[in-house]
Amino acid sequence: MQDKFTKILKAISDPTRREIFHALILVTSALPINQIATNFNMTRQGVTKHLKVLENANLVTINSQGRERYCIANAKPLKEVNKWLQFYEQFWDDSLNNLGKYLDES
Amino acid sequence: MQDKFTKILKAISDPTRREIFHALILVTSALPINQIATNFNMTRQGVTKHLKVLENANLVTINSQGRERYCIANAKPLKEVNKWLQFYEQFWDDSLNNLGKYLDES
DNA sequence: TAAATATGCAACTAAATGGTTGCTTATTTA
DNA sequence: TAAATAAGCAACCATTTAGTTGCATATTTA
Repeated sequence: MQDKFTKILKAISDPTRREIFHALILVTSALPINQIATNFNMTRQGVTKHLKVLENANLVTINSQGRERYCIANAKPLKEVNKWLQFYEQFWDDSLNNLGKYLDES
Repeated sequence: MQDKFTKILKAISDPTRREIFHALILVTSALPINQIATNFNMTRQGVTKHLKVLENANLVTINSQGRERYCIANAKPLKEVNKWLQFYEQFWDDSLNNLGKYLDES
C-alpha cells in the first residue's frame, strides 16, 4: 500500500485529523470513541474513519475495554517527520546554509 | 479552499512530490520542466501537475524564460511544519515530557 | 519560413478520500 | 430479561487525486 512515512504525513495532512490528534494529546488519557465524536461536528462513523487513519499511522492506539474502545495519542511517529525536515533546515535557514557551504569547502 | 498549512502538508504527503522537491533542492539551481520530467517515470503532464501542487504550497517557484519554465525549490514553507511539530516534541520525547511536568509543578 | 522544441490546456479515467445513512452486534444497566 | 449504549460493518455518494492522451500554442533553431 503506502510506506510508513507517507501514512504519517497523509494522516496529519487532514485538518480534522490534526484536531482529533491534538485533542487526544491534550487530554493525555485515553478516551472512548463516542466521547471524542461528540466534540466534532460530524457523525461517529466519520470520526471513526479518521481514527482508523491515525491508528494506521500509529499516531493513535486503540484498545477495547468492554463495549468501549479507548483511544490514546502517540506522538512518536512525528519524530520521523522531524528527522525528514532536518535535512531541509539548511535550505530554509540561510545562516545554516552558509555553514553548510563552509563545511563543504573545508 | 485549503489553508496554507494544509496545502504544505498535502504537498509533501505524496512520495513523487517529495522526490521532485528533493531533486530540485539538491541541484540548487532552477530547472526547466522538461528536464525534471525526464528523470521521472511519468509523463511530462503528470510531473507538471505535481509541480503545480508544490508551487501552490510555495515549495517551488516557477518563472518563464522564453519557452521554458524554470522551477526552483523553496524550503521555507517547511519551517511551518517544523514549528507545528515543536509542540508535540514534549510528547514524543519522554525526557522533555518530564521536564515539562517539572516546569508545570514549579 | 519550416521544423523542432517546451509547454499549456482540456477531457478523460481509476482509485482514494471524507463523509453519510442504515443496520447489526456486543456489552451494560435497569 | 428488556432497554439502552458503544461500536462495527457495508453500501453509498460527491469530490479530489494521480495519472493519462490528444491537441493547440508559443518560441527557437536550422
